[in-house]
Amino acid sequence: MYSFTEENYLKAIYKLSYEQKQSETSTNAIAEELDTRAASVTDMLKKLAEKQLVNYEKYKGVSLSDEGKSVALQVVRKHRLWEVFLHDKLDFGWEEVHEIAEQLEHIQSDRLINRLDDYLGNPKHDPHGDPIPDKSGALFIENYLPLNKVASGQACILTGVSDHSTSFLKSVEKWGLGIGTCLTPGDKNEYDGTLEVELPNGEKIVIGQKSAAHILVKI
Amino acid sequence: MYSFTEENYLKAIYKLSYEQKQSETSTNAIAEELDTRAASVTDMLKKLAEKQLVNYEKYKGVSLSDEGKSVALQVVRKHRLWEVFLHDKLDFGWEEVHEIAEQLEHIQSDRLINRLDDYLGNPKHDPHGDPIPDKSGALFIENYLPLNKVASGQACILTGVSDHSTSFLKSVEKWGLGIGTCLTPGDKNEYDGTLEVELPNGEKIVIGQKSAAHILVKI
DNA sequence: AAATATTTTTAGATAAGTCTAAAAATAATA
DNA sequence: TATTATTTTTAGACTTATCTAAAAATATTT
Repeated sequence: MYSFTEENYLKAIYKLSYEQKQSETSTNAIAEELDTRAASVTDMLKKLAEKQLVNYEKYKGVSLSDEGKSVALQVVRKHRLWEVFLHDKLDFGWEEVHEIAEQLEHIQSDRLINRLDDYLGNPKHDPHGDPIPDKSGALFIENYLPLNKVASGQACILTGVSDHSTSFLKSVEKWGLGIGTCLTPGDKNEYDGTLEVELPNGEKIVIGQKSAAHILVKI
Repeated sequence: MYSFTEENYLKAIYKLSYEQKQSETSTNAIAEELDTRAASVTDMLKKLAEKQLVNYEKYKGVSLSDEGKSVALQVVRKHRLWEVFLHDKLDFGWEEVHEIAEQLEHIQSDRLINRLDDYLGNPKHDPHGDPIPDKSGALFIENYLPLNKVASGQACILTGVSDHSTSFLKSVEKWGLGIGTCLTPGDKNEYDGTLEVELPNGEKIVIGQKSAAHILVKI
């Protein structure tokens, strides 16, 4: 149906407009996200606009059309379901699944992805805690809080991370944290921004401001 | 490492030289196998020769180099392991698995395929009975007999099929046959070539010459 | 508002893979 | 062996996706 490249562009636009909480996205942002040049992005945006997958006006930024958004959500669905497969069934760590899922997300077969969904028990979240769109592309977005916004002493549950980089995920793992871990933030060092966090076993760890901002929790 | 297209060419050359039991393969045969034009094949053969993946001399046919054969066998390994996954875990019929595996076979990750292999219990054959190369590309080739060569009254076990077309596989299924079914060929109609076959439950079915030639058995 | 900086787009080139039509080589037949 | 038929290769064009360098538009500063 659509090429790998087209799918990657649509996914990137979806991701950026979601992160920036605005539908319009810039050429440069897409180029950076896809590790390519702005000129290449302009070329592709013209093609996507031709196919009515995006709303694009020269120099004015770009946004997904309904069809484009639907395609992007299907790719996200496939990506996250494959991540669950890799993590739950093949025992890959959460820092390893992303890269392989980048390839698997482009496999074309509705029957395959729906059976995989059932086989995995219709999971609602991927190994990083991100929600998985259903067959129709519907996405249930929960409003998680970054740990650095939680009041001291307020116990909460780790529900996800907003940075999927290997280095960050590895350090989260080293601290013994994972989805579902109960956390209680304690003292915050106003000078260097570090935060003390108490774990269920009573152990106390110290994490930096940047990490605290990328650990998502619910109360 | 290698592109989808390169992998498909190498796999096609491997398949043809295996089927024809000779290492040299013709341009036209490859074109037909890949549903493309002879001119395109010539172009690609030059590139593959450049990369030392094939031994190619103008007008003289082509054969795989050691490296080319190794790549082809890894693709075959991936294809067949994914077929087992689709069949055993996701419950796809044996006539459905080939098409999806054609896509999955190009996913690049040694770690993935080796874990998948373990997860599936290191199967020795795919759902059609074809042998699966091991990590190192070694293939244990059993010498199966087509059913039409088996003597009347000689009981045997269905071990594979040498045609993977949907129409053939569907009719095999309709007869109630599958890998492991015990078959006893009976009378052969010399006029129209049909063969009577007795099943374990005593039922007798009649199959055509062409089908009998594509059902592989061991005694 | 004018000058400068940044972002975005155009123009033209490149690489991978494919195609058609025609030429060259090989194989088959009279 | 000469002629015909088939197979294979070349030549040149097309598509998709990319790039660099330069031009145009928009934003930011002074």
